[in-house]
Amino acid sequence: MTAPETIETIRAFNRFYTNKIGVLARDYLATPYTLTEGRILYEMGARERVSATELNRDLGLDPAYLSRILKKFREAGFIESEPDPSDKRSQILNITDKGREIYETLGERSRQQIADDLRNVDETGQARLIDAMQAIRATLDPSTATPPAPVIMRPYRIGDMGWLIEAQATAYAREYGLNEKFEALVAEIAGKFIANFNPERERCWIAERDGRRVGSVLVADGGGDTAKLRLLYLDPSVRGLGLGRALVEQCIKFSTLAGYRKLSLWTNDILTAAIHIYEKTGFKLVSEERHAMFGPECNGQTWELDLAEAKLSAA
Amino acid sequence: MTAPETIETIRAFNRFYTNKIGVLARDYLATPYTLTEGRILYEMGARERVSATELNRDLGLDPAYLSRILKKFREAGFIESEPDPSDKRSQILNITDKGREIYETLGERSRQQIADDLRNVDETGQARLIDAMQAIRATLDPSTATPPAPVIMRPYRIGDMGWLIEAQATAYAREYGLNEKFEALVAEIAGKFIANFNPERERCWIAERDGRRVGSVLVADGGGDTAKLRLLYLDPSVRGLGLGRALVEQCIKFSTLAGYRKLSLWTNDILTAAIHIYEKTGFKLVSEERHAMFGPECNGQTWELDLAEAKLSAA
DNA sequence: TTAATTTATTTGACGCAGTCCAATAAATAT
DNA sequence: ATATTTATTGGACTGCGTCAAATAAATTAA
Repeated sequence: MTAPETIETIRAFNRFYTNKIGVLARDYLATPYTLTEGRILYEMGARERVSATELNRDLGLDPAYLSRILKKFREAGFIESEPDPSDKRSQILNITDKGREIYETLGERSRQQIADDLRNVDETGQARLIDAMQAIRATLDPSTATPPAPVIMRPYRIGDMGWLIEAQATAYAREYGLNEKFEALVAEIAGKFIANFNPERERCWIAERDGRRVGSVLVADGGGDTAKLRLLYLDPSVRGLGLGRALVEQCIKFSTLAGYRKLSLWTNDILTAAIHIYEKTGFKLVSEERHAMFGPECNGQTWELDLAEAKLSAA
Repeated sequence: MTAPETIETIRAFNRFYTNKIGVLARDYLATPYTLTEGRILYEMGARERVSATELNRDLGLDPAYLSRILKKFREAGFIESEPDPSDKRSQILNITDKGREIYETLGERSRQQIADDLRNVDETGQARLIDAMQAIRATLDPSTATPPAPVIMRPYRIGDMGWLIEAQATAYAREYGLNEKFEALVAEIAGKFIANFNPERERCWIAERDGRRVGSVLVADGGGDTAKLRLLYLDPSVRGLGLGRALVEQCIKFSTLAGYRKLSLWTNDILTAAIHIYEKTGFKLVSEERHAMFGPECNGQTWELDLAEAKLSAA
């Protein structure tokens, strides 16, 4: 079921963009071509060796119409066609140098026009815009959207802690019903970590995809020869990709190199996915206590990893 | 100057939505009307008493073309027109009951179609979608976007602190070059506040517009008869609307009712806008000390307000 | 293998959406 | 009072895009 306001917002947006494309189509980029013709030329310039059928499927045109346009292009010398050797009904289209010239011109004007449109949009506005456009495409048609970018790991930047706190608090509230005391705890841990940060002995990683933060973990000095793994979090969108394990292994590696002998962490039994990762990476449960600090009753657990042992088994 | 990738992303989105509107236009909603005719009927149903000129300006159509369509609608009995008494060249258009019926049908089908499109989009996806659509409209054409919704103030909800920390840390890093120690401080304050929250004596307000958080302030128990105002923050988009003052006044009112005799706060001289608000609402600077806790040197300032006095002057 | 069906493309025929120009009439400026 | 601008309309026409039918190759069924 979809909320009526959602639908009305979408209708309004459709009207808005219909207008936008309408003015775009009118005397298309000051060339003698139609918007449709432009699209076809674009597709042929962007890919190589398209077949007419493919083109048709992707653009959803009438085959007769497409055929006519292709004929026109062929006569104008923009494209060449040769029958597909594997299926002689079909033909492979190729753009000629002359056609590519037009393609470039069209592209240039299109870019120019967009740059004009953006003249009054500041940098954050532009960022918001492309973000929003990506979001719409990804939501409405996951297949055409840009393929999932690789996840990268980078060090802390300002704002990351706030993100982490919000993401973790809302996710665990939604998923496990944890209350605001959990957000408070995360905030305090994150705050203390940054306030007392020791770059030699501590580290924070933020996993990012497409400029969007999707995961985190940090290693804090636990005193003595013990490091503490804290605030491991994965956005729902990247769960099940092995990213959690990669983050934890990152922590193990760093802790070992930093000279710690033990890596310890505190978690709760309800977070089964995380616990699974800890088990897999060699952590052992050392103690457990029942509590209801965050609303629902659960077992707080302390897990530890002997880094010397881990090093051996990894070798 | 606009980044090339930005432009390419926008071009890709335009192609994407051109397709979308293309399939929308094809046999428009299974009615004998064109998409353009549908738009015109929509505009006449949505507003009352439009003039043809207005319609024309808003939809960007050829006047002759519009005239023809209106004639058709008039003959079909969908609309009536009377000359505008104030300008007899112009005519005022009004939709008839019969026309409204068609209008409703079209709306119904349009809604139905969108609901179908959304069948495979989950709730967060839908939220992301409408957010993105609003963002695009607001960015590309601030005037047509929904008028700025009223700002509402509501109590704390889970995730608010994380938001506040990120927003404040990134904004002040950008604007004043404050470093990560500032984010750490904000996180610790926010964390402690929630951890020790006393609903009788403490309060947190989040200012929200259109479901988007745009401001915050909180009152914490400072011990004895002193309340502390903390973490006043306004998103750049709502600065200069008097919202900051409203938030501070909210705090003063609450502190007074809660029985405090003094409201105190700590801030920094570089935050001139905030300081201006404190002055206006009656706070007095009581002490000042130079520090570089957050990178750049500045003056930390303690301001205080005598609540008894404030009450008198307000009365 | 042949016959029947499906698929890729093309052509003929054509409607009608949308454009351009000029005309009319009222309003506004000079 | 005259000239210019603005709102609307009709005539005339272009060509976008559609529908149906034809052709030829590929695929499936018999």
